Amino acid sequence: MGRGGREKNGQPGARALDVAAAAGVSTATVSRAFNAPEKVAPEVREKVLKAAAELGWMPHPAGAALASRRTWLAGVLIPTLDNDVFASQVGALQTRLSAEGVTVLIGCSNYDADQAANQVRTMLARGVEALAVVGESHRPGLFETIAARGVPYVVTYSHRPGSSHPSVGFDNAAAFRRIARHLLDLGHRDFGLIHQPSIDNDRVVARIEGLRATLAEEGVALRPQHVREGPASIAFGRKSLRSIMDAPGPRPTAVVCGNDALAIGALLEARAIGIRVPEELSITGFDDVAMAEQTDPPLTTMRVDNAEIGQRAADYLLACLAGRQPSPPPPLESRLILRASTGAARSAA
Amino acid sequence: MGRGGREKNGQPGARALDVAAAAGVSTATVSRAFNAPEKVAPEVREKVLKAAAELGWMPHPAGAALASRRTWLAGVLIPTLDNDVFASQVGALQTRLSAEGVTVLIGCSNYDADQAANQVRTMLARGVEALAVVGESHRPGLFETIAARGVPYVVTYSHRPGSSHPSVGFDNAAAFRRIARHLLDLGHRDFGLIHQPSIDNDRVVARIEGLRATLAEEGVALRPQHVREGPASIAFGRKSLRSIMDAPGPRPTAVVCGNDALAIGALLEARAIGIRVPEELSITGFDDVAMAEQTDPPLTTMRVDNAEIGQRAADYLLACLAGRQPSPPPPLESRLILRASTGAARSAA
DNA sequence: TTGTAGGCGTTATCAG
DNA sequence: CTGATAACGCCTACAA
Repeated sequence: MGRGGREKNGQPGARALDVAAAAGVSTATVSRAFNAPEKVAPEVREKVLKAAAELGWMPHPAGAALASRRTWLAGVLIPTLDNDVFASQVGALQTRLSAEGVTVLIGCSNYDADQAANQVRTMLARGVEALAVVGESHRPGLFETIAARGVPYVVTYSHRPGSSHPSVGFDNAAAFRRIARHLLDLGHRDFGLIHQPSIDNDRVVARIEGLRATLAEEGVALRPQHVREGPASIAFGRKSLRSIMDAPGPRPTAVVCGNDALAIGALLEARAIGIRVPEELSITGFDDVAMAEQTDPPLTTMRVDNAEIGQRAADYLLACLAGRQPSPPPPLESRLILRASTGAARSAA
Repeated sequence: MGRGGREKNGQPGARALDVAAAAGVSTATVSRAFNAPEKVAPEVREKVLKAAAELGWMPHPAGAALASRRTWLAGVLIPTLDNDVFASQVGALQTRLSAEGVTVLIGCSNYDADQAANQVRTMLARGVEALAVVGESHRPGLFETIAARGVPYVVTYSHRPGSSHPSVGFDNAAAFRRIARHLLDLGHRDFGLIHQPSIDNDRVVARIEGLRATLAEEGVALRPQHVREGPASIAFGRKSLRSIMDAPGPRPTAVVCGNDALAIGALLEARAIGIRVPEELSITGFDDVAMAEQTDPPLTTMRVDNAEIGQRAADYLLACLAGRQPSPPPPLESRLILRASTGAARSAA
């Protein structure tokens, strides 16, 4: 309510028919002037455009969608906007898609699988013609529902070798194997781990597995008392580091963190309780946020080009929409950014 | 292309008519079962819902929009998603609106007035029924265009007393007057200022004016050599602090920053070049990001409840959509968060 | 409470 | 290159 149709001074109620009348042509020509300019004589097009401008007319998307069976809508499902990682991805995706006339619907799951399913349902109901979804651990049937509608989709952020879904992202397990290898090479044998909630989060699960697997290759295992799972915040990083260092038994010489916020918290707490980094303790993060190179010592972390992910996802979906059957792009590389928060393990213990 | 209509195994092509047939009712009843359940006998509704589920049918939004003249679409225009401040606002707005069945279109201007105008045009063309716009310094005619379409709107984030637009936000000038007063009370008389680009950004302009005005009340002015304008990054904060302290003439004893990133950069640089905070130099930020209480010393800054802004904006727009003529909500308060990065000015110089 | 019928604004087809 | 006309899928008076 509150709006209405062709009321008021007349402006917002113009239809193609009105423009056609004003320009002295048919509605078909009006439509062509906007959607297939090359099929209309230049001077006629001019007239139509002028008439449309004067009447303030633009094609009504509902009418257009109905007749053309195209909505020019795409959707992207992310865990949350409150995170640079996803914000960058969405930004790049949106930029690319809107350049092609596709409007992007953004849905946030708040890291909840049910909300994710609902968001996808809503977007489908809205008529999205393509979908980008972060991660692949979703309610069973989610991807089937999407595919059943004939909507092309792509999984973003993570790229699991062997996954049956087209994906644009990096191998989370490999990224953490890389971190583990780095620390093992420095001589570390006692590890701690502080990570974000792993439920419904395949990225986190993959990372942990990558870490464990690589440590196992050297006969090293994570002691349960050195593992903490909780909110991806600086505060939780602090709290966790303290409790890990207070745990009975030998202290870890390296603590791996699920992201930079946790690592920054750990770094701050280490300083606060007088543990020297990296001499006594190595700490690693993930994401390479702006703050990571400003900490003292600067943080060793992994960098992922999130804008690139968004861009490639958009390109892939655009290709699908164009009727091509693009081969899913290869995984991106995550890069280990070596800084001063990691160093050789203290010899012996 | 790539989709098509009622092809395939039949699923995605179901229409209201098919559901009606399957349920043994008319399309009118199918429509009512979805949009006005109370007007349909419970058992009939059941039948319809079951038939719809079996056919995988949902009302096609284009058809619905066309017939009902309602799109259930709202838009929000923000400078960028790469910023917690706006991400929080949008998140809250979206949560609130989608609870009422309204889908939110998000447009980013990238701090560019032309892009902003384009985004608004696009959203209007898409049929948004309400609009939230960050800030009020936009291309002339932008708000008129919106109003001419009969679309209710609200300006968010900033609330300028005397503005002709309904707005949900806080008084940016007042917020910086508060900061200025705080520092003046501590005895400071020599100020520096590091701020983000002010072009097309009324929030920043208002803050600077608030600062200047309050300083002027005490006969204090900002020296040009102590003012820096540039990207809102930690790096620019560092660079700026150094060059301000290197400038000829008396050094400022307090540096006001346009946001926390700049302030954190300034803090880090001060430490790096051996200037003690707050003994020799006071530094203030804006936003109260998570990192602000973790710096050494913790940062004095201003806090704004961005989620609250998003929520109130949504409520206001919802009220407009419901046909009520809500009075624009009162401004929110920004809160000075006193921490250890500000202290008494060194006596004398 | 339910069915009938007309129209929402545009695009696509097919002549001309 | 342009015009007439039939969809597109749904909602909503209005009538029953």
